[in-house]
Amino acid sequence: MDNSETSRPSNFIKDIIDEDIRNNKNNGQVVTRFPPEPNGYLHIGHAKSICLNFGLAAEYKGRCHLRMDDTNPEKENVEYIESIIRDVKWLGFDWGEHLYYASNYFEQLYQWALLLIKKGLAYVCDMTPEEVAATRGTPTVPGKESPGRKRGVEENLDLFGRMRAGEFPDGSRSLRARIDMASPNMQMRDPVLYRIKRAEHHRTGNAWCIYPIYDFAHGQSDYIEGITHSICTLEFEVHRPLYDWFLDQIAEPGRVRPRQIEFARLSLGYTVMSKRRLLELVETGFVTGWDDPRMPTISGLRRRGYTPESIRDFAERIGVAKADNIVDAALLEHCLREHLNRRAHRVMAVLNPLKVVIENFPDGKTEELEAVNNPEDEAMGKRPLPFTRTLYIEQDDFREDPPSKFYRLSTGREVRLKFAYYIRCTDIVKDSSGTVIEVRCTYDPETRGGWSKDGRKVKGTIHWVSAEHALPAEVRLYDHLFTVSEPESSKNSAGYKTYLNRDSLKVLHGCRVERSLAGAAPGSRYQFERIGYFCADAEDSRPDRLVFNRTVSLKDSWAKIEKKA
RNA sequence: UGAGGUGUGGCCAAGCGGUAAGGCAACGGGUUUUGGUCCCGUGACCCCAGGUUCGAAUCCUGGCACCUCAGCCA
Repeated sequence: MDNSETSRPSNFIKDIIDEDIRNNKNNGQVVTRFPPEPNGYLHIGHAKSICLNFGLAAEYKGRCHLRMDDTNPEKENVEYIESIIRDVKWLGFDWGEHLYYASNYFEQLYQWALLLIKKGLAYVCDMTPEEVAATRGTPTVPGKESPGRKRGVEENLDLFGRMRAGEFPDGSRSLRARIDMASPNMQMRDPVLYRIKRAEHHRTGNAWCIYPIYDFAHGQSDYIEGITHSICTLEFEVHRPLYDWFLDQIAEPGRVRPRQIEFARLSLGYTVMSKRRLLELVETGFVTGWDDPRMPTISGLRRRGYTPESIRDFAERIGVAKADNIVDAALLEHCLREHLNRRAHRVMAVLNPLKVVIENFPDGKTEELEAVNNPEDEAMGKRPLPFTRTLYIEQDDFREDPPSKFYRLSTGREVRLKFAYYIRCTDIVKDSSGTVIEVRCTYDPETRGGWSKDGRKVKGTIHWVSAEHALPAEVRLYDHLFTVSEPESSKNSAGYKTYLNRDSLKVLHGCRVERSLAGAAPGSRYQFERIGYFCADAEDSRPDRLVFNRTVSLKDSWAKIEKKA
């Protein structure tokens, strides 16, 4: 049984829900929702919210809706809707029949607007957006009342009807709530409910030229759907009094009344998380698209090779609280390594090949050896591995002048070729510039499989491929998008773009991978022994033209030792 | 000088008056045909100052710091 996903830690939201259940509020039901605006692709921050909302619903045997918060047609489109649906599904969540759109509620919202007008709680304002802003006041200075505030019900009804009918130009009027222009909470200073906007909506087409604002749509949508716990991020905390104010006007006794609960959004080190900034990276071409493997988007992580399980585990481990936070990117990487360690097929790949000739191995001979597919799981079996006179090893695994503690190959030294033989370096060949281009070795036939009968030990074990059998491959190495952990921090006053990591992508062309990778399916994941976890790129890899993405490297304690020295 | 929030080890985060969980990172050590995995070990008096109490990270008072709000975005 996978314990990591069944025993979840507690958090303040669960405390609230537990309390509600104790009080039999909403008959003990729990209904949540994930309400993205389809104006961009989902990112790891959304994943936190998705896991939270769907997770709570599952845990409390309730349900979770997927709702497109599509009240602003200018910024939204179907491409985004489709990507959201794909990403939430990929993460492993199921909303059943409960896919909704705020735009489905436009008529109901309009009726509620009429209700507010009739109650004298909403009015048509004739000011432009600029005028509204200019009269809103400041946190310490009360705003000025709009002239429209004094209008009678009949006139407001007439004007609002004509707004809907398209009699007024965009931005010339708005419907506003009549609350309190002197409220210390800026959100309560007669907030706009409807704006005139002649934009074709991706679902309602041209049926409307007025669209409700977030505050007038969200809580009501929750109410319509019977949401019990409406979970959102901290910046909406100051909107809660308004959320409740609208419900006060429309809620009927006996019906589920949603409660808004706010938690701290996720920030991750060495990246940015706002859709605006991610969009900017896409549009300026710094990345190849929303699914660029360097992006913190769900689609980017997927293409990079992340698994849904590892992302869910991550969401679990970071917890849910109200304190602002920036999570260490190493935690995400840890979750991925932990998941893949147990299930990734091991394979040998040489990223930077160095030719090795085994002088005492017959030319033209091929010997089939046996390799373990995953030492963590015997059931994954073994595979044959061809061994020949000419091999490739990693350039990093040979040093002409080995530093102390370096126990890989060097002149006169012996190492083990994983699953093959002990080899000893006898000589090296250099080119005119003095670079080592070939290593001459002898092998010990008595060490077949990598064991020595005489009990002799070797310090190092390195990976290799047979030159004759290896397949060429392109390998893409990714690094953080930014050079600093907090590109948006006020301390980094130069602006986040200054910290873009120009070396976040490094493409290697002459890589050599073992024969068994022939025909690797796009998207398939492997561990390249001693290097890291890789996946065949879902877009660019072909069975006969392999392209691999490095998802995450293995931990490398040698690199640490070397760095210290 | 308004309102709403938040402050527990490098990063997250439990704790809900009884004497500081856990994870990641870091650093030691052991095992190892991946310098991987795995195993063992190492760190906090809880923003500050008072107060209540036999006893406070948890309660009270007063400070300080940081975040959010002045879109007809969400």
